[in-house]
Amino acid sequence: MNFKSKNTKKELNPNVSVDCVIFGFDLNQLYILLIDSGNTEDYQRSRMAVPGDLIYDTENLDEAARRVLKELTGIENIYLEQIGAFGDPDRIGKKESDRKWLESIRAQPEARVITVAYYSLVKMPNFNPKASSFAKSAGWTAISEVNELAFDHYEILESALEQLKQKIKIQPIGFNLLPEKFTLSQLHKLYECILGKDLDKRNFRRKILNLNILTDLEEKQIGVPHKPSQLFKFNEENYNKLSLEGFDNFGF
Amino acid sequence: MNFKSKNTKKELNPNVSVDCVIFGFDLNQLYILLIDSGNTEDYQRSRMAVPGDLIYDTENLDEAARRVLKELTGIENIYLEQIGAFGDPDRIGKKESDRKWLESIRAQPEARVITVAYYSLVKMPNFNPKASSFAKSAGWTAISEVNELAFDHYEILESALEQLKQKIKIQPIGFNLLPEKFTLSQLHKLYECILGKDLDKRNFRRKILNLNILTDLEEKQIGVPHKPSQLFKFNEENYNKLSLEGFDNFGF
DNA sequence: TAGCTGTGTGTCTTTAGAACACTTTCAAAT
DNA sequence: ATTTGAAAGTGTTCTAAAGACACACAGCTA
Repeated sequence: MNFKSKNTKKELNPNVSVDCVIFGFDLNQLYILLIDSGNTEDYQRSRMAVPGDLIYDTENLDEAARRVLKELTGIENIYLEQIGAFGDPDRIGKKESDRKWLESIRAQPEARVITVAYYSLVKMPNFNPKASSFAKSAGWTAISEVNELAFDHYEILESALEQLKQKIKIQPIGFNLLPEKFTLSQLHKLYECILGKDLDKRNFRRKILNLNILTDLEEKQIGVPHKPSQLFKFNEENYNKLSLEGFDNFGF
Repeated sequence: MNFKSKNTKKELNPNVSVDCVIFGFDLNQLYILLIDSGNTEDYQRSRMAVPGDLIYDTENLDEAARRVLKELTGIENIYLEQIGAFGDPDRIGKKESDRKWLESIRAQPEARVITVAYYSLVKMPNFNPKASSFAKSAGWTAISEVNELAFDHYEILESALEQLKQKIKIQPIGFNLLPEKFTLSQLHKLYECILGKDLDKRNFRRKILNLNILTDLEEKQIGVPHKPSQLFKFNEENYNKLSLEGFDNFGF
């Protein structure tokens, strides 16, 4: 049964899933939250996967993504954005290990599944991921160490990173990855990690400060073995004002 | 039957469709190709829709979109880009007229359908749309005259336009909407239509010419009742070179 | 108290955007 | 033949932002 009339009871749609690329930042590098298919006796990187699930026929796509995030991390109200749909006919059946895993968790492991991919940004230290019902473990992996993933998840990760790169140039969504109080150096480092290149310190600071979306907390780091840094927080009010005016940056 | 093992014969997946926002440009304004549900005795704008179809379980999403485009316009190899997935549980069942139409064309009109939306850019004069098997008529409508569409297609159109706006600032995809030979004024007008605002003529010309992606055909318009304009064509080679280097425009 | 480490700061040069008005060429109308 | 209308084509100045670049400071630790 895979059709529904409206208001039918909760039922998984066997043809559509959501997958969430969850980014975190430890003030040093970017991480992504991966789950393990759990076949531990024969460990392979290729069985690490991005969390996801089939959708219910009563929820919309964003809701489905938020549900997956909540089940896995317990956190709600986090930054979430759709990447797009991935629908190769054999996207989930190419590798033997993928097929085995599906057989263990899906009622119809042979069904063709289109997935709608999302990425989200979370404050890493705020929580520890819980393993979900169909994954033996879940944990943070540094982006730089991700080589291969189950299904087409590596491709999804690449799209997520690409979209994040584009987006962060236009909207200061990076704040979702930082603690409430942060230093300019941390923000600077975050931009460098996401964009994958060095940025001039002075130019970066000037540019960010000119946006007027940071509030100086007039408070310093303590206990650091060097000159303590000024702490800032994100100024939502000014940001919203700025967003309304639009901050287009290119051209015409 | 909506599951498949690989290599099953062609079968429509009742839960996933593609919809294509097809843009055209008549050197004066932007158009979009719409089909009519054909219930002509009670004409309403809200039964105009963007062409689309359920996908076959043997094709990927891009292929499905190209199939729809080909069936409707007979044209292949046109510019196509995914917008994203739209999946409100009742996205296709909100309006009475929508439900009626579905009953007439779908085997399972009550099925929940997620759609993957695309937009494409075509050279309008190159073809006249053919009505598809499930639409009584198909034709170009000026964007400015589109008010309401079937299902959630108006929302899809808005997303398509937004994405086109962003994209055209970064990549000169506008050429897909123009004839092989075109004038700078036509290109200028196209940018104004897409971005929805006036652009300074001299600044626009300078900017475009500096990109070095136009070849001056050393040929003029003939028969126009004013100073004839220089004709240009798109220089694919230089464009590809430029793309490789990347033409990021914002910041960091 | 010396050394290490990351913080914080200003100027100059170069590039690109924005604003702005008049002359030219052709066809059509008189 | 002359006039008229319509769009094409063309440069300069001003302003804003990007890019490149180097040294003194504050706090901790050994």
